[in-house]
Amino acid sequence: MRLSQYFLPTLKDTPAEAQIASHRLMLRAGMVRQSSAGIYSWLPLGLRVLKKIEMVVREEQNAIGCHEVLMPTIQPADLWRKSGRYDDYGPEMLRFVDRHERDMLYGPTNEEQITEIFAEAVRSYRELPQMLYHIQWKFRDEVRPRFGVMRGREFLMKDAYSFDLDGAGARRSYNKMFVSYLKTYERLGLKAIPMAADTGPIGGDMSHEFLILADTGESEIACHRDFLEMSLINQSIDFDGDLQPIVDRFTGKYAATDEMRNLETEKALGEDLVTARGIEVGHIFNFGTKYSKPMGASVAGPDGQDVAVEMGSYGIGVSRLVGAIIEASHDENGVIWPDSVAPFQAGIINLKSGDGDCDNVCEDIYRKMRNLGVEVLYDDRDARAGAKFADADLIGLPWQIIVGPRGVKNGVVELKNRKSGDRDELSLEAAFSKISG
RNA sequence: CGGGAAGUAGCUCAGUCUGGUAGAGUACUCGGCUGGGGGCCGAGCGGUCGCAGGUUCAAAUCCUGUCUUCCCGACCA
Repeated sequence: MRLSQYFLPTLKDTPAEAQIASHRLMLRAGMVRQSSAGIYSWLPLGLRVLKKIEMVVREEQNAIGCHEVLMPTIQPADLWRKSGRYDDYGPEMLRFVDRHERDMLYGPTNEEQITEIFAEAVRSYRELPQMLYHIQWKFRDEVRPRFGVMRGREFLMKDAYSFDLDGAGARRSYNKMFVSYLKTYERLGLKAIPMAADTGPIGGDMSHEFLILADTGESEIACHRDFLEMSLINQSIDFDGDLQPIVDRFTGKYAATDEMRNLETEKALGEDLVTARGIEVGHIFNFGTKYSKPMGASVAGPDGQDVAVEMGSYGIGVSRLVGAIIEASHDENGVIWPDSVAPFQAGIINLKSGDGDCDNVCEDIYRKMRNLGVEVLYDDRDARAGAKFADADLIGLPWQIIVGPRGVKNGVVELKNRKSGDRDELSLEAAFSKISG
C-alpha cells in the first residue's frame, strides 16, 4: 500500500475524550473514530487489525471442529421470553419495536438464537457433540461506556456454543475450548491467564475468565508466578485426545480475579505470588440445561428417551482485544504490534521522496516485497523524515526499511525493529530474510 | 444511576471571573527556502462560541433549561 494513496488520518494531538493509552493511540493512529459514546467506526488501519484478530480466532475455532455460522444482530423478543431472559436482562438490552409493532432487540448475546437453531435441527444423540460459533456485532447498553473499544456498547465478539449429551461430554467440549483459547491468545502475542470465575446459580468449576496482564488493566488480579512461564507454543495438541492434563496444568495453580481472591492462599504463596492488573478478554461457561430445557433443545438418547442437551458458551471479545493488545504492548511513541496482528508486516520509509535514487530504490523494494507476499506500507509521501518516522512508530509497523541518500549510495538500507528499537544497515537481501524470518 | 468536569476553527486550547469587532498553536491551501526524528519564512482558507429561552443598548462571557462527551463510584450473564 502506498501511504500517499491510503486513508490514514493520524493525529499529532490526542483528542480530549481519550484518556487511556489504547484509546488515545487508536484515535491518533487513525484506526477508529468515535460515533457516539461506546460506538466506533473502524477506519482502514483499525479494520485490518480487527480482521487479523478475527482470523486467528476463526482458525483456532475451526481447528477444534467448531463450525462457523452467522446469526443476526436483531432478534425477536419472543425468543428471549421463552428463556425468561427478556425480563431478567434489564436496561442493558436495547429494545425497540418494528413497524408491525413486534418487540425486537439488538442482541447482547446469542444463547437463545443458537439453541433454537439447534433444537429445530437436531433430534438424535448420534448427532452430538456439536460446536457452533459466530463472530458478530453485539450491543449492550452500558451505563457508562469507557476505555474506548474495550468497554464499548457496540462490540465484535466471537461466541461459541457446545451441545453434548451428558456432563462428561460437556466437560470434553469445555476442555477443547479451554485449550483452544490458550493457543489463540498465544498466537495473538498475549499472556492470558485462566481464572476461575463465578458460576452463579449453576455452580461447579466449569467457568473461566481469561485475563491478560496490562498495567492499565481494569481490575486487580493475583496469581502464581509460574503462570508467567507457561506456554503451549510449539506443542502439537491432539484435540481428540484427553485434554484434562493440560487443563489441570493451567488451573492447578492459584489465579484469581478481584472478587475471587483468597488472602490466606496468597499469604501461603509468599514469593511466588504475583499481583498485577488484568483485562478480561474471554469467558467460557458451562451452563448445563439452563437454555436447552426452556427452549426445548433435547435429543433422543440411546435408550430412546428425550434428554435436554448439556450446553456451554464461549466468548472472546474480538474488538476489545484490539484495545487490550495495545494496552499490553505500546510505548510513548505508539503501538508495538505483535507480528500476528500487525496491520502491515513492514513499512518502507523514503527519507527523500522526489530524489531519483531514493525513489527508485524504494519502488524496487516495494515491488519485490509485494511479490514475496509481504504486507508492506510504503511511505511515499512528500513529508519530512521526522513525520514519517513518527507515523511509522505510531501505527506500529514491526519492521521499518529506511531508505535515504546515505544508504542508497552505499547499496544498503537501514532496518529498524519497532519492538527493540534496533537499527541495522543491511543489504536488501539480508533485510528481507530478517523480515520474513 | 450517585458525584465531578468539559463543550469556542478539522485537532489541542486561551478568552468567560470583570458583557463591548472571534483569538493562538497545529492542521489545511499557495509561494519560497529546506530535507535522517512531527522544519523555517511569508500569504491565505476556516468558527450558527453545543442547543433553546431569558436579562441587557449590547451575551462566547450573566441567568434558566436542555443535549452531548469525559472522569470517579456503583454496574459489567
